Amino acid sequence: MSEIPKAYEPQSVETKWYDFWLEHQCFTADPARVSATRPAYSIVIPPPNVTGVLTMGHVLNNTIQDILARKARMEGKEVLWLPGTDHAGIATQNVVEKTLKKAGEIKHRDDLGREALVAKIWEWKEKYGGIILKQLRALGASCDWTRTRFTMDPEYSRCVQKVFVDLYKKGLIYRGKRMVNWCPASLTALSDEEVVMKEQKGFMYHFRVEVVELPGTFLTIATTRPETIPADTAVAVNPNDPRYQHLVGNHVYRALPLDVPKEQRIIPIIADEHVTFDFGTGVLKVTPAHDKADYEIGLRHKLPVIDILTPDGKMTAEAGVDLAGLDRFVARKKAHEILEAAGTLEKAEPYVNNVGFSERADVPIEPRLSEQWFLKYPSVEESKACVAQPEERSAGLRPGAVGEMDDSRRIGDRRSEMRFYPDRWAKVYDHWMTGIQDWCISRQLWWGHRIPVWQNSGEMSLREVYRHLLTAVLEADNYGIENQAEFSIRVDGSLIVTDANDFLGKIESDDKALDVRDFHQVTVCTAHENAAACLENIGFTQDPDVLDTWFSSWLWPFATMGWTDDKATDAKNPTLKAFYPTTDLVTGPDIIFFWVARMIMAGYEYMGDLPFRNVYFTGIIRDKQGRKMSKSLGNSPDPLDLIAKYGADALRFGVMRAAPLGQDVLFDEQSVELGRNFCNKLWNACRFRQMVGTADSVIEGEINPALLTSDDQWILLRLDQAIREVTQAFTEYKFSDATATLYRCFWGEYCDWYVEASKAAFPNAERGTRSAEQERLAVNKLAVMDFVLGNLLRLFHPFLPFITEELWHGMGYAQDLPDDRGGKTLMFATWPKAFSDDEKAYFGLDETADRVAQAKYDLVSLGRTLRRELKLDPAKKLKFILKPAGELPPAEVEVLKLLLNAEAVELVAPDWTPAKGTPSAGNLLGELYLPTTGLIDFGAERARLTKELETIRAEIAKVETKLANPAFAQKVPAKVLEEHRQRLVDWQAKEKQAQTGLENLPT
RNA sequence: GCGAGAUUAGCUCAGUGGUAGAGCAUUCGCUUCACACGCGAGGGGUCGCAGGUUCAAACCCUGCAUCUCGCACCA
Repeated sequence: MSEIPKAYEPQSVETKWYDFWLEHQCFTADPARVSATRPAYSIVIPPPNVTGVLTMGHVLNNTIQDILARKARMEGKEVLWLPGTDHAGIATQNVVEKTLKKAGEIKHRDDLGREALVAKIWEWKEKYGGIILKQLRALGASCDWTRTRFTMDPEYSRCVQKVFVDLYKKGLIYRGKRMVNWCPASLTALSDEEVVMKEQKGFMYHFRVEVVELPGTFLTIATTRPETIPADTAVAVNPNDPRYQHLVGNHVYRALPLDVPKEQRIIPIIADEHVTFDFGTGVLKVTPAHDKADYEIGLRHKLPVIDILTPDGKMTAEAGVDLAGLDRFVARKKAHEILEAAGTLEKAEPYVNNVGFSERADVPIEPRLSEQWFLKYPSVEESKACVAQPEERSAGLRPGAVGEMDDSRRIGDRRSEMRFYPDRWAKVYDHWMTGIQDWCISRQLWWGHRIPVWQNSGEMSLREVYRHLLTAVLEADNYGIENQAEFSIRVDGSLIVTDANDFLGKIESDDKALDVRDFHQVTVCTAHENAAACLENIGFTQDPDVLDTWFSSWLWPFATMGWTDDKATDAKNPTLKAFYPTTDLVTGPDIIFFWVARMIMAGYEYMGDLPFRNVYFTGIIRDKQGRKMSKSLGNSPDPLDLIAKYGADALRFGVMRAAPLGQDVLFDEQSVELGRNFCNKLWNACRFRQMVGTADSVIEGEINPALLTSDDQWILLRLDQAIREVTQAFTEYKFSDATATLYRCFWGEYCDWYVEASKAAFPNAERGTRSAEQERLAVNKLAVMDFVLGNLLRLFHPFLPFITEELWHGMGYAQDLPDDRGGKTLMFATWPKAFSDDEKAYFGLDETADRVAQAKYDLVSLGRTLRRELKLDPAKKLKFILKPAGELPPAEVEVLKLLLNAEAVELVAPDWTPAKGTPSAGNLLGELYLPTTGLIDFGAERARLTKELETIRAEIAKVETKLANPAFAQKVPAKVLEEHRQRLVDWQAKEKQAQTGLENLPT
């Protein structure tokens, strides 16, 4: 730090050190370095959407991960922070399709066709897909970029296929015609988790239908969706409803469509428990094709299903001429008009109900009957049991700290091994796992992992299919026939072949069943490349659907580490061996079901072990009014702008300070400004150290305990306390607590008191030269400063990686350290340790030292207040008189003088009494007087002291009342009783001080 | 409807039985030789409401109110 700018300038420093770290491969994890003395620490990044750009949410999430990773490195762990992106099926395909449409290249994706569109998306991905990962570097993220993964990498895709085939073989994946959530905008099915309920204002329409068997008798039906009337196939009432019981078994004329003759619109009145008496009219129209509950009713009563909606949400011809071709919402209005015109509408009253929306496309979903692939979740029991519930934790049943390994861990062991922070999310997780529903995993998209299932239509016998496949597989040199997960074959849905061995056996046994053909549909599920090609050649067709993106992300913790599902290979995989299970996962609670829960299940199913030990759930970043950040509100600042303006460290520190565990973060640019100010303060504190360092003073000299002043002892104790607090905060993932401690220790203690007090020990123009003794004290003080600053820089490093690295080198602290212990980079310097008892004894650090310094600073504050209240000229150096309560070394008096900005502090004997009217203040260190001359305004000081006296007396009264209570003295623990007595004494002393001070004021 | 969380200074939050705290904001003063991205001194709180337990409650218990978030959902 030869040229030291007055203010810290982050820009050049940040790029310099990031490049340095990359160049020296500081982020690269090497499993070979893992040992008993160098444990592994790993995090996998929640893969951001490949179309994404950095948001404040990413800043929060990734800063936390970086802090954890950097802290772990300083603790001597081998750290893997594994980055990557996911392919985000719907989002990415949408982005590219839109771009192409905008450019006029296509009107519809069919114009390009599947292969060409997918090629375009890949092109787009190569060009823009890495943006967010680049942006993370600006933030300082210490990811191992050499291991960057993408969910559609070839190796990763293989993992997805293998898992699919395995689950298919196990019968957990099945295809079925079900009611699914259909997104009419994206034209695909969605899982339940991708549907959010939103309150919608609409109408409740009451309309009449006539009972066929009893002309003139009408039923009134209430519905919010009159446009679906043409799809009604029954009218249902509760079997116990006395109003309608007698009508069950009769029929009604369906109200729509009107262009169909009445006789063709007859539907039955059925009785079903699902119908509630008191909702609506107690009569329910049953639309099996367009409502989940109605579909169930339809199944129970074997009702026909009439589908009147196209995939994109338009009415079909079956809805009648009036509605056909209309959008579903237009059709609703139209249906209303038709009913009204026909005179069958009784009323339409405003009504608010909850409607399912596609989370991504933000349009109402349609329940739709379609063929989809479903997964019955594996390893549910273990997954449910492994997460510690809050009550277990408070009962002390859980093992301890972060990342702590427990060798007794066993699969199926009922002891929970994973902890959520905050733990209340464990309840949410448990609840979801309890009522878990099968997962709809197919998506009608082109971008993604295509479902590895092929079908024929029966032109070929099973035996022929076998022969072709066998040849294809034997030709493959890379995958042997013994690889059991490669095949699963079903005929008309029944599992015929479970794996390749089975397949061989069947062929050899000359099974007659193998010659079936014609109407038999052969379904082959395989992850084998050659087999896939072979199937294409012999006329099989691959399922057109792709898999839900989460079906690939749920494998993230091990698929990114080179997992193959070949037990022998995986057992030899050094990365998996060293880094799986990962230590921490940092993510948002909004994807607890989408991702976290599913990763846990995949972890147990495929690794036989949980995927991570601790899950930290961040809050949501909001603006300062508490609104979610959104593009449309324009309240979402660009993190890169903030970094350019304030520096990455400032952004990190500001965000971490504002982000308490488990709470949403109300973000305000002011907090980044505060971060910048903090960095600047740190910068200047180090500058000060450099400026007071004399030519002959060494950097980081030995501290001589004999030369420590009370200030030195005090700051060493404060540092010790800070180290304890920060370290503790880490074990609880309380990062905002850690920043608060660091803020207090560095700014409030080191800068405000220690540095200021130290100025008494260093020369300046006015004070002239020092004695040899003073010189020794000053040099020792430099050593203390270096010790404190060196420790603080290390404590700060996970939060402020750039500025601390710059100062670490600039101050020369890296000089004498071994390369792997901070010599090359602060990243690998050791994490500060609190003093042991021996060290405390060696430095003479005890409560007395602490109290003396503290009392000294208190007295300074009292003196400053006195001066201020008397409205004395702030520029004028005043003379103070001090009557010490005990021994007070000259060095201490020098400090008092400096901190009081006094011309002199004159010591007087215990029997000295001030002149009448001398303002005073005091504490256990002694009595401070401020002899005044000239015209002084004592009014303010009198008012202040009077008020203070009142407060003091109120406190005394409180304590006295307590102590006077016989029950108190009897029941209270001795320690508390003693505390109260001491408190009374303290308050009484203060009372006396204030009283004297008041009396001393001239009248 | 079920469940969870929140409610403490103007704002954002610490504080799980024993003297109500921090940062920011605010007021006032200061070109004090590291830093005005700074320094110093202040003001500001019946701890959401009502009961209860206790010698003692912001903290434990009960009820209520308001807000937020999950889950479920009746047309």
